[in-house]
Amino acid sequence: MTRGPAWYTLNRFSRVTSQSTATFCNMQDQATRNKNSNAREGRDINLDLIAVVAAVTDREPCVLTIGEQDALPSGPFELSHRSLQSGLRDWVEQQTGHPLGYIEQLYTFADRDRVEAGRKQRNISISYLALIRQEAVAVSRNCDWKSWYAYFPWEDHRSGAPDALSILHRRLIAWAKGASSMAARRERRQRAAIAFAFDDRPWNEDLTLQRYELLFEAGLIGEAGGGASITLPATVSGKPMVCDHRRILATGIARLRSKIKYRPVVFELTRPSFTLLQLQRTVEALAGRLINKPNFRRLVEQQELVEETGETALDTGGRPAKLFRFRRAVLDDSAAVVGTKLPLARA
Amino acid sequence: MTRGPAWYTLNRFSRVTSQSTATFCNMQDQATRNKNSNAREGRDINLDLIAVVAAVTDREPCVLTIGEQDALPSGPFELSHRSLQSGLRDWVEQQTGHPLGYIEQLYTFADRDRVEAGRKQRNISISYLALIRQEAVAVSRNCDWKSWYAYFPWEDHRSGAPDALSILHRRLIAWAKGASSMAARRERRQRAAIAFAFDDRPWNEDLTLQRYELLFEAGLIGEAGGGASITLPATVSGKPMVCDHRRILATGIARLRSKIKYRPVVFELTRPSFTLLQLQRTVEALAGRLINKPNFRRLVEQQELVEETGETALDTGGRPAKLFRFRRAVLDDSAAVVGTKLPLARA
DNA sequence: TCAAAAGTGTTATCCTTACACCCATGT
DNA sequence: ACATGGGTGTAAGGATAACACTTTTGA
Repeated sequence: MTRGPAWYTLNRFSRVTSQSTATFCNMQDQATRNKNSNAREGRDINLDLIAVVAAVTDREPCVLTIGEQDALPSGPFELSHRSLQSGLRDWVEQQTGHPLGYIEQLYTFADRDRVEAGRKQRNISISYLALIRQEAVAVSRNCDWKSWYAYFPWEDHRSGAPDALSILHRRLIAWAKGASSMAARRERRQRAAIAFAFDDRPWNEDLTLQRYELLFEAGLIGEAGGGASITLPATVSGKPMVCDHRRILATGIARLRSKIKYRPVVFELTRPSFTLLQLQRTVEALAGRLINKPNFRRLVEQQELVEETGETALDTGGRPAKLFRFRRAVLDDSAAVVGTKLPLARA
Repeated sequence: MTRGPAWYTLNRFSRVTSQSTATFCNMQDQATRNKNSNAREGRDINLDLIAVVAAVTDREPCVLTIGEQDALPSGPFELSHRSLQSGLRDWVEQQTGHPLGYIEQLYTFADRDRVEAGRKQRNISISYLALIRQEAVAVSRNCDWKSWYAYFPWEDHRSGAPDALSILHRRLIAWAKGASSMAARRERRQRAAIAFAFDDRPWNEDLTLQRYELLFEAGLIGEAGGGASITLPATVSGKPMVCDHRRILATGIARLRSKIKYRPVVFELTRPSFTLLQLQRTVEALAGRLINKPNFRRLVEQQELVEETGETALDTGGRPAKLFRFRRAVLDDSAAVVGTKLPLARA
């Protein structure tokens, strides 16, 4: 992070103020030509595309990273790109060899001002969430699949509350106590209590981003330039990523965790045919929580999300299981549209 | 639209391919200086900020428009802006005199390539949804508040299904029949049936964007350059807006309609104190649907969203009503966090 | 036979929905 | 008196949560 830029950082400007040593050399190919010419012509707003590419393999939720350090695939938006999405597809495929399937936009943000070669620079990043099917997951050049929970150890509750959580708990309490005013102390304490389920509150897996931001604010996050005041082992505070990539990953995880509850996106991650337990394990991996088997099955079947293929899986380690496939019809179906939540008058 | 640019279009590049006559003259002030210099230096990606500013006045949901034609407030992102959001605030306040309260990002999109003065141009727009309290609504220079339903007459179901809907229904059926293949006909018919509630399906107010896109695809939308094949009166197909602003407005409406169901954002639109019926009318205006009074009250009170002020309103036209205020505490409260929807194992 | 996973029911509880009804004020 | 809106109660139905139990395979 503080060393010279690795190969992948050549394609993008860094987003953290402290790292201003980025240089331009040895660019890869056609796609980067415009970038260089833009820089020469004095363009002062850079537009980056950046992807959280998720998959679930062997019951573990993974994210696609590139380079030796931990970075998300990204690259500048070029005039040669037909659209933002196709630009993103180009970059990810070029950097990792993985063609993307499902894509959705996450968020667009600008970093703080930065001076680059005596000129004010502004970096805008448009982030996306992409999903890749299990069978398409492969390790290719320069890229790697890493478990989400290497970066967020406190997020995996499938085997009960993780050890990291109790340590962070103590640190957060101390941080809350350290606020200057009484009101600020209460407010910190309150926020931490909700996000991290203090005092027998229920754990809410959707609050991944809030938790990351709280930890960052509390100086418990080890990103270079993040101003962490306390150094914790990576098994507690998680592996850092380049720039603010871990924040973007947290955004993607939060989005996916909440989305699986009202849209059938899980099926963008599964094989074409699967057992109900495999499906359940996939959801559990994403949510970081265990699910009640009978109720899960009822939920899936009553919503008519799946249909039997007629075949059975024998390698289950127990009784053979029926195989199912996703009923693609639900995508065009009113079933995909969820309930209203408003107490409407006379239906 | 096809005439020369109005005063407000000077601040931004047009997004529609057919309109390539934008010129630069008579710029307003400091904020536009950078823009000009950028253009001179050959910058080829333009970054615009654009706002859907919503309010509810007198039971009618409104959007803030500027200029003689129907346009949303917008302007280029500048190096002088501290952040994307503050840039947006600057533009809206400058163009309309309204300071913004609640803001959330909607979507970022790029239009198709366009040639501007012999150079390829790309416009990126970052759109936001902003909410303004009822008491802060005022008409100031160059701007106007217009009802949502002037642009989307088919979206207001408070007095039953609007007349526009049955006309559009017939047109959509005809459009579906006009597809080349059997499969395409079925698919069109299916999409229209869900979005527009054919065949006794339930109306879903959240599908505002899908409906607009369907109508656009079917050539029933009268935007200049939109390639509308059929001309319908504005009371049926709604008032057109400049460029793709109506699409952005549809995005904002859809977001707000779905958001009121899981976050207490309505209170960003109400006066500090209100009766429960006033609150209900506000929600009804946004949703375009009538709500059951007793059930609505129960919902609001059991979620502890409000507390009594102790005062009563006498100008209700009937029995005096208790006044309530929003319990700001719920924002920091676990109550603001909604249920899980996953059938978790052993709580 | 046992472990492991596949499946099926059953119950209690909560939430939503749909109504019916009474109360207080101005005209 | 009655119109208008304020405000309360209740009963039916559906979804959810919790848990108990049977079935089928491989080792």
